[in-house]
Amino acid sequence: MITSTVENYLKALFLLDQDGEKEISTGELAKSLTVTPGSATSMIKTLAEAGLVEHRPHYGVRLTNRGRTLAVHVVRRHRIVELFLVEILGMDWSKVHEEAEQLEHVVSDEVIERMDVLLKRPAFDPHGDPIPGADGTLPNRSHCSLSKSNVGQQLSVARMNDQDTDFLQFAEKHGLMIGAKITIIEHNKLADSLTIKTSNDTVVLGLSAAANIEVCDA
Amino acid sequence: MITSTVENYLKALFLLDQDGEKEISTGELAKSLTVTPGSATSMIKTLAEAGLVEHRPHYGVRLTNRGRTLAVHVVRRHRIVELFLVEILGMDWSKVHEEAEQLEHVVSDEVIERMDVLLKRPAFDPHGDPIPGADGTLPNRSHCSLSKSNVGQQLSVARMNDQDTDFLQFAEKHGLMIGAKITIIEHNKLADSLTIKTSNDTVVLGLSAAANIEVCDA
DNA sequence: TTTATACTTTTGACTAATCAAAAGTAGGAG
DNA sequence: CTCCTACTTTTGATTAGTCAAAAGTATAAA
Repeated sequence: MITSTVENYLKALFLLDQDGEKEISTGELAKSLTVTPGSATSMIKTLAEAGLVEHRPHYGVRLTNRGRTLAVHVVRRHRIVELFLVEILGMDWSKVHEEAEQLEHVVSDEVIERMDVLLKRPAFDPHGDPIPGADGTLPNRSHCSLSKSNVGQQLSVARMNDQDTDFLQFAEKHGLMIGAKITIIEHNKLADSLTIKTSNDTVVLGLSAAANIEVCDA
Repeated sequence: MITSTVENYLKALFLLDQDGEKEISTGELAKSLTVTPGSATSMIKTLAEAGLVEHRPHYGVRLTNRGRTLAVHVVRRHRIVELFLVEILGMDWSKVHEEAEQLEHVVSDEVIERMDVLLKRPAFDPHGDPIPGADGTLPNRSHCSLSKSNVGQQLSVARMNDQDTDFLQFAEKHGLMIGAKITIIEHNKLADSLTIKTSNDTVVLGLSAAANIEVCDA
């Protein structure tokens, strides 16, 4: 039985390694789900028995094709729901993540399909994350991290890697929304900070915050 | 903790006795939830400990005010979601019940409020059931059962008491939608049947099916 | 008053998911 | 080669919900 707990484990594994190249450690998985390592181990065993992951004890775990397919569909549901909540219900982009976290486990394929049509088959969610197709394909855009961009570059905000409500509200307040045009004014290596000019503001970000913002050439 | 199981028990109790006048027996509750009587008994004990129902062993169970308030809110979520699925996503009224059955446990108050606004604060769901207000008030319309109406009366379909997909599809096919104008042609007491004229058809219904359709004067 | 019947409650067992804490393992430092 | 550290796995307990079947109770009929 694919319970919502199972879906959450699969989704976490997928998001920790989108390309399915590396093995994820039990601890990493446990931390991302905020459960104890012991809980993760026992669920990993269950998933392995169900053929959804491959487990090399003491080394790590990796999604099988079946597991990956299921995970991608959960992510698709999540992102379509998020965009729907923003576009159709007018909710704040900083709050829809939590809501979608619940809804992703219960909305039927028919509802997702109708939302998808209503939204005109969108490619990206409100945070700039790509929405997988019903067939499991992932559109990919080549982004680069704001923390690795150069001073003077004209950039466009493409994606937020941190879904935290407070972070997103902070970003929005300073004009850092998806699609916003920005310029890097200064990179202070000593202060570990980046000074950025947005349309309505000038912000100073630490590099770790900047690492969560992806940009592309404007 | 108010789990979705708890919500389902409370909702079932509410729907079995909207006015809160009578006690519901364990068996009746168990049947409406398709669980064994033993399961119902043990959940009733849990609910009683939580102050959500009053239980007189061997006689029956009744919602407390707190239990009733919670139940009404679940019903509100259910009905708003149903109407939303029909009106905004264009789903078939015969299928939205199942979907809402899942969603009612996870949609937040904010989402419900936004749906409610988008739907212009509707009073009735797609099956003609009244939608409780956010304050717990229930609009009530005086209907009467089709099975108790008289030959020759000009009637209007007001509400379906059976949410079964097949039944609703059957009803729709013969022009028995909410608001449809109908006339009773014949009541055959021997055959236990009612012959009804709708705008596009003439249907013969057994009295038990007719009992699930509520009507009001046209 | 006794008995039959229909219902309710109790009991014991099971599944899914969790945690805390004990036991075990991999791999590097001495 | 031994030991330390950091991690993973195992073990045992807990909670929520369920069922099947045994035991108990209310009520009406004989």
